[in-house]
Amino acid sequence: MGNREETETRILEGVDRLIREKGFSSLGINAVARESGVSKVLIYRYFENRDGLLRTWALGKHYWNDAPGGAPSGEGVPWQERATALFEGQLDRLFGNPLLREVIRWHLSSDDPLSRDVMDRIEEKGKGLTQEFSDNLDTQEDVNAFVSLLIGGIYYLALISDKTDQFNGIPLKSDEGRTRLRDGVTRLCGLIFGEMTKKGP
Amino acid sequence: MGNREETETRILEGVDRLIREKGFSSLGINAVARESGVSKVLIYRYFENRDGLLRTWALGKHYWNDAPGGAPSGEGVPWQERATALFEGQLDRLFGNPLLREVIRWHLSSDDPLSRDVMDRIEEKGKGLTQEFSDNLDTQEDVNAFVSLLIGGIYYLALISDKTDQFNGIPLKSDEGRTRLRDGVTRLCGLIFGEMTKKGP
DNA sequence: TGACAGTGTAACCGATTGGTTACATAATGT
DNA sequence: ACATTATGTAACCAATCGGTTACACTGTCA
Repeated sequence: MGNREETETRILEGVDRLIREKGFSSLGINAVARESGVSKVLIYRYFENRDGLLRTWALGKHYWNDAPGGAPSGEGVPWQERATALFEGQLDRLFGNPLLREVIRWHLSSDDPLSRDVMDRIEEKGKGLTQEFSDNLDTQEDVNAFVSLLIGGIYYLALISDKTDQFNGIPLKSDEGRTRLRDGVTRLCGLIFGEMTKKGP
Repeated sequence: MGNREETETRILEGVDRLIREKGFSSLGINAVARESGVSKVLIYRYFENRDGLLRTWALGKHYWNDAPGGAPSGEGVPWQERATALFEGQLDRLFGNPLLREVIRWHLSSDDPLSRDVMDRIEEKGKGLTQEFSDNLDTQEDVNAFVSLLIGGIYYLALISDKTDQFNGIPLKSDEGRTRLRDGVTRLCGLIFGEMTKKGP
Protein backbone atom coordinates (compact mmCIF):
# COMPACT_ATOMS: atom_id res chain seq x y z
CA MET A 1 0.00 0.00 0.00
CA GLY A 2 1.06 3.51 -0.60
CA ASN A 3 3.02 2.37 -3.60
CA ARG A 4 1.60 3.21 -6.97
CA GLU A 5 3.89 1.01 -9.05
CA GLU A 6 3.16 -2.02 -6.94
CA THR A 7 -0.56 -1.38 -7.24
CA GLU A 8 -0.30 -1.00 -11.00
CA THR A 9 1.49 -4.29 -11.41
CA ARG A 10 -1.03 -5.95 -9.11
CA ILE A 11 -3.80 -4.72 -11.38
CA LEU A 12 -2.02 -5.85 -14.53
CA GLU A 13 -1.31 -9.24 -13.01
CA GLY A 14 -5.00 -9.48 -12.24
CA VAL A 15 -5.78 -8.79 -15.88
CA ASP A 16 -3.34 -11.48 -16.84
CA ARG A 17 -4.89 -14.07 -14.57
CA LEU A 18 -8.40 -13.15 -15.61
CA ILE A 19 -7.69 -13.45 -19.31
CA ARG A 20 -5.94 -16.76 -18.85
CA GLU A 21 -8.86 -18.18 -16.91
CA LYS A 22 -11.93 -16.62 -18.48
CA GLY A 23 -10.84 -14.98 -21.70
CA PHE A 24 -11.47 -11.45 -22.83
CA SER A 25 -15.25 -11.61 -22.82
CA SER A 26 -15.58 -11.38 -19.05
CA LEU A 27 -12.84 -8.82 -18.62
CA GLY A 28 -14.65 -5.90 -17.00
CA ILE A 29 -13.40 -3.19 -14.68
CA ASN A 30 -15.30 -4.66 -11.76
CA ALA A 31 -13.91 -8.12 -12.42
CA VAL A 32 -10.35 -6.80 -12.62
CA ALA A 33 -10.78 -4.85 -9.39
CA ARG A 34 -12.19 -7.90 -7.65
CA GLU A 35 -9.48 -10.21 -8.97
CA SER A 36 -6.66 -7.82 -8.09
CA GLY A 37 -8.07 -6.99 -4.68
CA VAL A 38 -7.91 -3.30 -5.51
CA SER A 39 -10.50 -0.55 -5.57
CA LYS A 40 -11.67 0.09 -9.09
CA VAL A 41 -11.25 3.81 -8.65
CA LEU A 42 -7.51 3.22 -8.81
CA ILE A 43 -7.90 1.53 -12.17
CA TYR A 44 -9.56 4.63 -13.55
CA ARG A 45 -6.98 6.85 -11.90
CA TYR A 46 -3.98 4.97 -13.24
CA PHE A 47 -5.27 3.68 -16.60
CA GLU A 48 -8.06 6.13 -17.43
CA ASN A 49 -10.57 3.46 -18.47
CA ARG A 50 -10.99 -0.09 -19.65
CA ASP A 51 -9.42 0.65 -22.98
CA GLY A 52 -6.35 2.29 -21.47
CA LEU A 53 -5.94 -0.62 -19.10
CA LEU A 54 -6.08 -3.14 -21.92
CA ARG A 55 -3.72 -1.06 -24.02
CA THR A 56 -0.97 -0.84 -21.41
CA TRP A 57 -1.47 -4.51 -20.67
CA ALA A 58 -1.12 -5.53 -24.30
CA LEU A 59 1.71 -3.19 -25.21
CA GLY A 60 3.72 -4.01 -22.13
CA LYS A 61 3.81 -7.69 -22.87
CA HIS A 62 6.89 -9.66 -23.71
CA TYR A 63 4.85 -12.67 -24.76
CA TRP A 64 4.61 -11.50 -28.32
CA ASN A 65 8.31 -11.84 -28.90
CA ASP A 66 8.50 -15.58 -28.37
CA ALA A 67 8.23 -16.20 -32.09
CA PRO A 68 10.04 -19.30 -33.32
CA GLY A 69 13.65 -18.24 -33.31
CA GLY A 70 14.95 -21.73 -33.88
CA ALA A 71 14.54 -21.36 -37.63
CA PRO A 72 17.98 -21.88 -39.10
CA SER A 73 18.74 -19.07 -41.49
CA GLY A 74 22.32 -19.73 -42.51
CA GLU A 75 23.22 -19.48 -46.15
CA GLY A 76 23.69 -23.18 -46.69
CA VAL A 77 20.49 -24.33 -45.02
CA PRO A 78 18.01 -25.77 -47.52
CA TRP A 79 14.63 -24.11 -47.74
CA GLN A 80 12.78 -27.24 -46.87
CA GLU A 81 14.58 -27.31 -43.56
CA ARG A 82 13.90 -23.66 -42.88
CA ALA A 83 10.21 -24.09 -43.58
CA THR A 84 10.01 -27.13 -41.36
CA ALA A 85 11.63 -25.23 -38.51
CA LEU A 86 9.28 -22.31 -39.00
CA PHE A 87 6.11 -24.38 -38.90
CA GLU A 88 7.20 -26.62 -36.09
CA GLY A 89 8.14 -23.53 -34.13
CA GLN A 90 4.69 -22.07 -34.65
CA LEU A 91 3.13 -25.38 -33.64
CA ASP A 92 4.98 -25.42 -30.33
CA ARG A 93 4.39 -21.75 -29.78
CA LEU A 94 0.64 -21.96 -30.23
CA PHE A 95 0.06 -25.18 -28.34
CA GLY A 96 2.40 -24.11 -25.56
CA ASN A 97 1.02 -20.65 -24.85
CA PRO A 98 -2.58 -20.51 -23.58
CA LEU A 99 -2.50 -16.72 -23.25
CA LEU A 100 -1.54 -16.44 -26.89
CA ARG A 101 -4.50 -18.57 -27.87
CA GLU A 102 -6.76 -16.36 -25.78
CA VAL A 103 -5.52 -13.28 -27.64
CA ILE A 104 -6.17 -14.91 -31.00
CA ARG A 105 -9.66 -15.81 -29.86
CA TRP A 106 -10.13 -12.19 -28.86
CA HIS A 107 -8.99 -11.00 -32.27
CA LEU A 108 -11.32 -13.43 -34.03
CA SER A 109 -14.39 -12.32 -32.12
CA SER A 110 -14.04 -8.68 -31.15
CA ASP A 111 -14.18 -5.45 -33.07
CA ASP A 112 -11.58 -3.77 -30.88
CA PRO A 113 -8.86 -2.36 -33.17
CA LEU A 114 -6.42 -2.92 -30.34
CA SER A 115 -6.72 -6.64 -30.95
CA ARG A 116 -5.43 -6.08 -34.48
CA ASP A 117 -2.42 -4.17 -33.17
CA VAL A 118 -1.58 -6.99 -30.80
CA MET A 119 -2.02 -9.60 -33.52
CA ASP A 120 0.29 -7.64 -35.77
CA ARG A 121 2.99 -7.82 -33.14
CA ILE A 122 2.34 -11.53 -32.66
CA GLU A 123 2.67 -12.26 -36.36
CA GLU A 124 5.47 -9.78 -36.99
CA LYS A 125 8.38 -12.14 -36.87
CA GLY A 126 6.62 -14.95 -38.68
CA LYS A 127 5.69 -12.60 -41.49
CA GLY A 128 9.32 -11.67 -42.00
CA LEU A 129 10.27 -15.31 -42.26
CA THR A 130 7.56 -16.26 -44.73
CA GLN A 131 8.43 -13.20 -46.76
CA GLU A 132 11.87 -14.68 -47.22
CA PHE A 133 10.36 -17.72 -48.87
CA SER A 134 8.35 -15.95 -51.51
CA ASP A 135 11.24 -13.58 -52.14
CA ASN A 136 13.99 -16.12 -52.56
CA LEU A 137 12.36 -19.21 -53.96
CA ASP A 138 12.42 -19.90 -57.65
CA THR A 139 9.12 -21.64 -58.24
CA GLN A 140 5.82 -21.33 -60.04
CA GLU A 141 3.94 -22.39 -56.93
CA ASP A 142 1.94 -19.96 -54.82
CA VAL A 143 4.08 -20.34 -51.73
CA ASN A 144 2.04 -17.77 -49.83
CA ALA A 145 -1.11 -19.80 -50.28
CA PHE A 146 0.60 -22.91 -48.94
CA VAL A 147 2.03 -21.05 -45.98
CA SER A 148 -1.28 -19.37 -45.18
CA LEU A 149 -3.15 -22.64 -45.18
CA LEU A 150 -0.60 -24.36 -42.99
CA ILE A 151 -0.23 -21.52 -40.50
CA GLY A 152 -4.00 -21.18 -40.36
CA GLY A 153 -4.33 -24.90 -39.77
CA ILE A 154 -1.91 -24.76 -36.88
CA TYR A 155 -3.77 -21.79 -35.39
CA TYR A 156 -7.16 -23.42 -35.68
CA LEU A 157 -6.11 -26.76 -34.25
CA ALA A 158 -4.42 -25.02 -31.34
CA LEU A 159 -7.58 -23.01 -30.66
CA ILE A 160 -9.95 -25.95 -30.61
CA SER A 161 -7.55 -27.96 -28.51
CA ASP A 162 -8.98 -25.96 -25.60
CA LYS A 163 -12.49 -27.05 -26.44
CA THR A 164 -12.27 -30.66 -27.54
CA ASP A 165 -9.98 -33.60 -27.04
CA GLN A 166 -9.95 -34.84 -30.58
CA PHE A 167 -10.21 -33.46 -34.08
CA ASN A 168 -10.55 -35.71 -37.07
CA GLY A 169 -8.94 -38.56 -35.21
CA ILE A 170 -6.03 -36.51 -33.90
CA PRO A 171 -5.83 -36.31 -30.09
CA LEU A 172 -5.12 -32.64 -29.57
CA LYS A 173 -4.25 -32.66 -25.90
CA SER A 174 -1.76 -35.51 -25.87
CA ASP A 175 1.85 -35.67 -26.91
CA GLU A 176 0.89 -38.26 -29.50
CA GLY A 177 -1.34 -35.78 -31.30
CA ARG A 178 1.31 -33.06 -31.18
CA THR A 179 3.82 -35.50 -32.63
CA ARG A 180 1.49 -36.55 -35.43
CA LEU A 181 0.85 -32.94 -36.33
CA ARG A 182 4.54 -32.16 -36.17
CA ASP A 183 5.34 -35.09 -38.44
CA GLY A 184 2.53 -34.10 -40.78
CA VAL A 185 3.90 -30.58 -41.06
CA THR A 186 7.39 -31.92 -41.67
CA ARG A 187 6.10 -34.27 -44.37
CA LEU A 188 4.13 -31.49 -46.05
CA CYS A 189 7.18 -29.25 -46.06
CA GLY A 190 9.03 -32.05 -47.78
CA LEU A 191 6.34 -32.35 -50.42
CA ILE A 192 6.07 -28.61 -50.95
CA PHE A 193 9.63 -27.34 -50.62
CA GLY A 194 11.47 -30.50 -51.48
CA GLU A 195 12.25 -29.60 -55.06
CA MET A 196 12.47 -25.86 -54.76
CA THR A 197 15.77 -24.14 -55.32
CA LYS A 198 17.13 -20.69 -54.62
CA LYS A 199 16.20 -18.03 -57.07
CA GLY A 200 18.92 -17.35 -59.64
CA PRO A 201 20.30 -13.89 -60.48
CA MET B 1 -50.80 -11.22 -33.41
CA GLY B 2 -52.78 -13.87 -31.71
CA ASN B 3 -50.78 -16.52 -33.48
CA ARG B 4 -48.23 -18.41 -31.48
CA GLU B 5 -46.43 -20.06 -34.37
CA GLU B 6 -45.99 -16.79 -36.17
CA THR B 7 -44.62 -15.17 -33.03
CA GLU B 8 -42.20 -18.02 -32.51
CA THR B 9 -40.81 -17.74 -36.01
CA ARG B 10 -40.56 -13.97 -35.61
CA ILE B 11 -38.47 -14.51 -32.51
CA LEU B 12 -36.27 -17.11 -34.18
CA GLU B 13 -35.78 -14.85 -37.17
CA GLY B 14 -34.72 -12.12 -34.78
CA VAL B 15 -32.14 -14.47 -33.30
CA ASP B 16 -30.92 -15.22 -36.79
CA ARG B 17 -30.52 -11.57 -37.71
CA LEU B 18 -28.86 -10.72 -34.42
CA ILE B 19 -26.28 -13.47 -34.68
CA ARG B 20 -25.49 -12.57 -38.26
CA GLU B 21 -24.93 -8.93 -37.36
CA LYS B 22 -23.43 -9.00 -33.88
CA GLY B 23 -22.44 -12.58 -33.18
CA PHE B 24 -23.33 -14.65 -30.16
CA SER B 25 -21.73 -12.43 -27.56
CA SER B 26 -24.46 -9.81 -27.62
CA LEU B 27 -27.30 -12.28 -27.89
CA GLY B 28 -29.37 -11.56 -24.81
CA ILE B 29 -33.05 -12.01 -24.13
CA ASN B 30 -33.62 -8.26 -24.13
CA ALA B 31 -31.79 -7.85 -27.42
CA VAL B 32 -33.80 -10.61 -29.07
CA ALA B 33 -37.06 -9.14 -27.82
CA ARG B 34 -36.08 -5.71 -29.10
CA GLU B 35 -34.92 -7.04 -32.45
CA SER B 36 -38.00 -9.18 -32.97
CA GLY B 37 -40.41 -6.51 -31.78
CA VAL B 38 -41.89 -8.90 -29.27
CA SER B 39 -42.32 -8.78 -25.52
CA LYS B 40 -39.63 -10.79 -23.81
CA VAL B 41 -42.19 -12.51 -21.64
CA LEU B 42 -43.24 -14.45 -24.70
CA ILE B 43 -39.71 -15.68 -25.17
CA TYR B 44 -39.74 -17.13 -21.69
CA ARG B 45 -43.20 -18.55 -22.23
CA TYR B 46 -42.40 -20.25 -25.51
CA PHE B 47 -38.72 -21.16 -25.04
CA GLU B 48 -38.34 -21.30 -21.25
CA ASN B 49 -35.09 -19.32 -21.16
CA ARG B 50 -32.09 -18.20 -23.18
CA ASP B 51 -30.73 -21.69 -23.38
CA GLY B 52 -33.97 -23.17 -24.64
CA LEU B 53 -34.25 -20.44 -27.22
CA LEU B 54 -30.76 -21.05 -28.49
CA ARG B 55 -31.32 -24.80 -28.51
CA THR B 56 -34.45 -24.70 -30.65
CA TRP B 57 -32.76 -22.16 -32.89
CA ALA B 58 -29.68 -24.32 -33.40
CA LEU B 59 -31.44 -27.65 -33.71
CA GLY B 60 -34.05 -26.34 -36.11
CA LYS B 61 -31.49 -25.07 -38.60
CA HIS B 62 -31.05 -26.44 -42.07
CA TYR B 63 -27.80 -24.58 -42.53
CA TRP B 64 -25.77 -27.41 -41.10
CA ASN B 65 -26.68 -29.70 -43.96
CA ASP B 66 -25.04 -27.67 -46.68
CA ALA B 67 -21.87 -29.75 -46.46
CA PRO B 68 -19.99 -30.12 -49.73
CA GLY B 69 -22.05 -32.67 -51.57
CA GLY B 70 -20.25 -32.14 -54.83
CA ALA B 71 -17.58 -34.60 -53.82
CA PRO B 72 -17.62 -37.29 -56.46
CA SER B 73 -17.75 -40.66 -54.80
CA GLY B 74 -18.09 -43.04 -57.71
CA GLU B 75 -15.96 -46.14 -57.73
CA GLY B 76 -13.70 -45.03 -60.55
CA VAL B 77 -12.97 -41.55 -59.23
CA PRO B 78 -9.35 -41.20 -58.13
CA TRP B 79 -8.74 -40.23 -54.51
CA GLN B 80 -6.88 -37.13 -55.42
CA GLU B 81 -9.97 -35.85 -57.18
CA ARG B 82 -12.22 -36.74 -54.31
CA ALA B 83 -9.99 -34.94 -51.84
CA THR B 84 -9.81 -31.87 -54.03
CA ALA B 85 -13.59 -31.73 -54.27
CA LEU B 86 -13.91 -32.13 -50.52
CA PHE B 87 -11.55 -29.31 -49.65
CA GLU B 88 -12.77 -26.94 -52.31
CA GLY B 89 -16.28 -27.61 -51.13
CA GLN B 90 -15.34 -26.70 -47.58
CA LEU B 91 -13.59 -23.59 -48.82
CA ASP B 92 -16.71 -22.35 -50.60
CA ARG B 93 -18.92 -23.39 -47.75
CA LEU B 94 -16.95 -21.50 -45.12
CA PHE B 95 -16.29 -18.36 -47.12
CA GLY B 96 -19.83 -18.27 -48.44
CA ASN B 97 -21.74 -18.67 -45.18
CA PRO B 98 -21.29 -15.86 -42.63
CA LEU B 99 -23.68 -17.48 -40.15
CA LEU B 100 -21.58 -20.63 -40.22
CA ARG B 101 -18.52 -18.59 -39.37
CA GLU B 102 -20.34 -16.99 -36.44
CA VAL B 103 -21.20 -20.41 -35.08
CA ILE B 104 -17.59 -21.54 -35.31
CA ARG B 105 -16.51 -18.37 -33.54
CA TRP B 106 -19.07 -19.16 -30.87
CA HIS B 107 -17.73 -22.66 -30.46
CA LEU B 108 -14.16 -21.40 -30.22
CA SER B 109 -14.92 -18.90 -27.48
CA SER B 110 -17.80 -20.16 -25.37
CA ASP B 111 -18.16 -22.92 -22.84
CA ASP B 112 -21.71 -23.70 -23.84
CA PRO B 113 -21.92 -27.44 -24.55
CA LEU B 114 -24.65 -26.66 -27.07
CA SER B 115 -22.02 -25.13 -29.30
CA ARG B 116 -20.28 -28.50 -29.41
CA ASP B 117 -23.50 -30.21 -30.45
CA VAL B 118 -24.00 -27.76 -33.27
CA MET B 119 -20.39 -28.09 -34.40
CA ASP B 120 -20.77 -31.85 -34.46
CA ARG B 121 -23.66 -31.52 -36.84
CA ILE B 122 -21.71 -29.07 -38.96
CA GLU B 123 -18.75 -31.40 -39.25
CA GLU B 124 -20.79 -34.57 -39.49
CA LYS B 125 -20.75 -35.01 -43.23
CA GLY B 126 -17.14 -33.92 -43.63
CA LYS B 127 -16.06 -36.42 -41.01
CA GLY B 128 -17.69 -39.22 -42.93
CA LEU B 129 -15.85 -38.24 -46.07
CA THR B 130 -12.44 -37.94 -44.47
CA GLN B 131 -13.03 -41.25 -42.75
CA GLU B 132 -13.25 -42.80 -46.19
CA PHE B 133 -9.76 -41.62 -46.96
CA SER B 134 -8.00 -43.13 -43.97
CA ASP B 135 -10.04 -46.31 -44.37
CA ASN B 136 -9.43 -46.95 -48.03
CA LEU B 137 -6.04 -45.50 -48.77
CA ASP B 138 -3.00 -47.71 -48.82
CA THR B 139 -0.28 -45.43 -47.56
CA GLN B 140 2.18 -44.94 -44.76
CA GLU B 141 1.26 -41.28 -44.51
CA ASP B 142 -0.83 -39.87 -41.66
CA VAL B 143 -3.71 -38.81 -43.84
CA ASN B 144 -5.71 -37.59 -40.86
CA ALA B 145 -2.97 -35.15 -39.90
CA PHE B 146 -2.90 -33.74 -43.42
CA VAL B 147 -6.65 -33.41 -43.56
CA SER B 148 -6.83 -31.81 -40.12
CA LEU B 149 -4.24 -29.20 -40.99
CA LEU B 150 -5.90 -28.34 -44.28
CA ILE B 151 -9.43 -28.20 -42.92
CA GLY B 152 -8.20 -26.15 -39.99
CA GLY B 153 -6.42 -23.80 -42.34
CA ILE B 154 -9.56 -23.26 -44.35
CA TYR B 155 -11.54 -22.63 -41.18
CA TYR B 156 -9.06 -20.13 -39.79
CA LEU B 157 -8.64 -18.18 -42.99
CA ALA B 158 -12.40 -17.96 -43.40
CA LEU B 159 -12.74 -16.69 -39.84
CA ILE B 160 -10.17 -13.93 -40.09
CA SER B 161 -11.53 -12.88 -43.48
CA ASP B 162 -14.19 -11.05 -41.45
CA LYS B 163 -11.56 -9.13 -39.53
CA THR B 164 -8.82 -8.30 -41.98
CA ASP B 165 -8.45 -7.85 -45.71
CA GLN B 166 -5.21 -9.68 -46.14
CA PHE B 167 -3.35 -12.59 -44.59
CA ASN B 168 0.20 -13.35 -45.49
CA GLY B 169 -0.20 -11.63 -48.82
CA ILE B 170 -3.46 -13.36 -49.71
CA PRO B 171 -6.39 -10.96 -50.19
CA LEU B 172 -9.12 -12.75 -48.27
CA LYS B 173 -12.11 -10.73 -49.37
CA SER B 174 -11.54 -10.74 -53.10
CA ASP B 175 -12.16 -13.40 -55.72
CA GLU B 176 -8.44 -13.40 -56.44
CA GLY B 177 -7.64 -14.55 -52.94
CA ARG B 178 -10.32 -17.24 -53.05
CA THR B 179 -8.92 -18.47 -56.34
CA ARG B 180 -5.38 -18.58 -55.01
CA LEU B 181 -6.49 -20.55 -51.98
CA ARG B 182 -8.52 -22.87 -54.14
CA ASP B 183 -5.56 -23.48 -56.42
CA GLY B 184 -3.30 -23.96 -53.43
CA VAL B 185 -5.61 -26.59 -51.99
CA THR B 186 -5.83 -28.33 -55.36
CA ARG B 187 -2.06 -28.33 -55.69
CA LEU B 188 -1.60 -29.68 -52.17
CA CYS B 189 -4.09 -32.46 -52.86
CA GLY B 190 -1.99 -33.35 -55.89
CA LEU B 191 1.15 -33.50 -53.81
CA ILE B 192 -0.45 -35.47 -51.00
CA PHE B 193 -2.81 -37.84 -52.76
CA GLY B 194 -1.15 -37.98 -56.14
CA GLU B 195 0.60 -41.27 -55.63
CA MET B 196 -1.79 -42.95 -53.28
CA THR B 197 -3.66 -46.04 -54.44
CA LYS B 198 -6.63 -47.97 -53.15
CA LYS B 199 -5.97 -50.39 -50.36
CA GLY B 200 -5.57 -53.95 -51.58
CA PRO B 201 -7.28 -56.99 -50.04
C1' DT C 1 3.25 23.87 12.27
C1' DG C 2 0.51 24.02 8.01
C1' DA C 3 -0.41 23.60 3.04
C1' DC C 4 -0.49 20.20 -0.38
C1' DA C 5 -0.09 16.20 -3.49
C1' DG C 6 -0.56 11.16 -3.80
C1' DT C 7 -2.86 6.83 -2.31
C1' DG C 8 -6.75 4.56 -0.87
C1' DT C 9 -11.97 3.36 0.18
C1' DA C 10 -17.12 3.63 0.48
C1' DA C 11 -21.04 4.98 -1.50
C1' DC C 12 -23.43 6.33 -5.11
C1' DC C 13 -25.12 7.09 -10.25
C1' DG C 14 -27.88 5.77 -14.48
C1' DA C 15 -28.19 2.05 -17.70
C1' DT C 16 -28.79 -2.72 -18.74
C1' DT C 17 -28.97 -7.49 -17.63
C1' DG C 18 -31.91 -12.08 -16.99
C1' DG C 19 -36.08 -13.16 -15.02
C1' DT C 20 -40.97 -12.62 -12.74
C1' DT C 21 -45.68 -10.88 -11.36
C1' DA C 22 -49.95 -8.90 -12.34
C1' DC C 23 -53.28 -7.82 -15.38
C1' DA C 24 -55.80 -6.93 -19.85
C1' DT C 25 -57.63 -8.86 -24.02
C1' DA C 26 -58.92 -12.32 -27.65
C1' DA C 27 -60.41 -16.93 -28.82
C1' DT C 28 -62.58 -21.23 -27.68
C1' DG C 29 -65.57 -24.93 -25.98
C1' DT C 30 -69.67 -26.00 -23.44
C1' DA D 1 -74.10 -16.76 -21.86
C1' DC D 2 -70.18 -18.21 -19.27
C1' DA D 3 -65.91 -20.15 -17.84
C1' DT D 4 -61.53 -21.35 -19.46
C1' DT D 5 -57.42 -21.06 -22.08
C1' DA D 6 -54.05 -18.72 -24.96
C1' DT D 7 -51.81 -14.41 -26.33
C1' DG D 8 -50.09 -10.21 -25.27
C1' DT D 9 -48.15 -5.92 -22.45
C1' DA D 10 -46.49 -2.97 -18.59
C1' DA D 11 -44.21 -2.77 -14.58
C1' DC D 12 -41.32 -4.44 -11.54
C1' DC D 13 -37.25 -7.17 -9.28
C1' DA D 14 -32.32 -7.84 -7.73
C1' DA D 15 -27.78 -7.94 -9.78
C1' DT D 16 -24.29 -6.18 -12.46
C1' DC D 17 -22.18 -3.00 -15.59
C1' DG D 18 -18.85 1.23 -16.48
C1' DG D 19 -18.03 5.36 -14.35
C1' DT D 20 -18.05 9.31 -10.72
C1' DT D 21 -18.16 11.96 -6.30
C1' DA D 22 -16.89 12.70 -1.70
C1' DC D 23 -14.02 11.89 1.90
C1' DA D 24 -10.05 9.81 4.93
C1' DC D 25 -5.30 8.91 5.31
C1' DT D 26 -0.19 9.36 4.50
C1' DG D 27 3.78 11.41 3.23
C1' DT D 28 6.60 15.52 1.83
C1' DC D 29 8.13 20.10 1.46
C1' DA D 30 8.01 24.80 3.31
